Amino acid sequence: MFYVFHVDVNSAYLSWEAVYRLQQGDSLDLRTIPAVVGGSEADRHGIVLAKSIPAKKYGIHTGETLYGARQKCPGLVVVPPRYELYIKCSEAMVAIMNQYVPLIQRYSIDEAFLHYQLPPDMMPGQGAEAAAVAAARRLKTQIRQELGFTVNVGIGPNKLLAKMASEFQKPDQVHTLFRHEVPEKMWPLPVQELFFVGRATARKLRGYNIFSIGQLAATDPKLIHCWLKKPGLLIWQYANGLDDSRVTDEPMPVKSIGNSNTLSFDVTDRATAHQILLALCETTAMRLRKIRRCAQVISVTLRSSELITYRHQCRLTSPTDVTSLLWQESCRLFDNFWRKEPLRHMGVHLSDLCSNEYYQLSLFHQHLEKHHQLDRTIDALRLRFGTRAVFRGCFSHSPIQPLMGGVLQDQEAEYPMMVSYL
DNA sequence: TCTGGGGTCCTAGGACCC
DNA sequence: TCTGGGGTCCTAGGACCC
Repeated sequence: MFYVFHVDVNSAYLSWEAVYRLQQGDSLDLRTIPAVVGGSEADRHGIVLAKSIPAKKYGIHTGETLYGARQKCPGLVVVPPRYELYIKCSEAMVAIMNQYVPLIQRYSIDEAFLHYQLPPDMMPGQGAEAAAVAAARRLKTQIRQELGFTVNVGIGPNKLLAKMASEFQKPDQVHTLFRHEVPEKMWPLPVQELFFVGRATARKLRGYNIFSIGQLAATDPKLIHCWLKKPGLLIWQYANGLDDSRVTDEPMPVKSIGNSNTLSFDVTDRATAHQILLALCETTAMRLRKIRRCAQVISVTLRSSELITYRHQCRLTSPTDVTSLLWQESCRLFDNFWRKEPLRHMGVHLSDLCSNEYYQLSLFHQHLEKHHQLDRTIDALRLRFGTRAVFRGCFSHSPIQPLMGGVLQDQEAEYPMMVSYL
């Protein structure tokens, strides 16, 4: 007999930033004023990454532009993100959770599922529920006292209901959503608050006169399937509180990796675009080699200054992890489909990954051997001396960063996604 | 100086094969 | 010479999550 806990850090980036600043001697607590963590507007990354509860009261939401957020709240305080700090905060929280349960599934940097096993002599019922709530309260309090930030803990019989419960009133709360509480606590909620019901699905459901989670739960699943195909069945199950996915700490196999970047200036010429593709291929291929995979499909994504996004992909003649080969392919794709308009964003993604073992053993690719050697050597140098230790000559007198996208670090956190489609 | 970056999964439609 | 049908592979696009 077990329950699932879902732990969710309240306003994660903003809370962590606030705690850090207080520790550094700042007297102002960002959580108590309208404040957001936001990207750099000069670099055209100006969106809200996290908001304080007072900022939320102005109608500011995550993902909107800082420009828009300031319109809603002229005195808004904006602070830049500090990802290394957030990773440390996340690690510290998981260390505390480990004192409570042995099985933890990290779902994102600020969310985790815990498998809470009841003592073998305890039968399901009010005693068991009370025991779970008491444990969750202790966990929540310990995190607050030792780390200085607050979390919500949702308790349920499965991951879905635990996650829904953690979304109830915030901050610093423990909520339950046991099966017998579903009609009272979950069914009256608007349908878009159900996990996996986004804006598009909510709009469609409203078109069918379904406004609440309870209405969705009471609809014939055949009908939902007809309207929304496979995801429809999933959300119908969720609406009924059904989810049999397990809490697991086994990492999910990586299906694809990629890096993309909104550029600080619009790109209008082919040579610059090719150089940016190289900077993106460098990081993406480095990550690919780190997980010992080769890619069989490569795709290039472009976003125009008018914010039109399009993507083209192709299958490689043979799997590879060689930076220069991936770059070559990305340039070929780019030349074939770029519509010649100014570009504000470019990306390179690799998918259909396979093991690199055969490839490494292959002696047929002797002419590739020097590429392998080169990549391996560069990877090792960057690991030892930092990612900026080695870069290609073409970047030396260029405004373009030689490596674009996520920087590899030893402690780089990888968070497996929830198994959404069962 | 107004719109990020990392993913997963599903579906439709075309090409191609038998 | 009046155009079935199943299956696979591939690509583009969309939806969702944090």
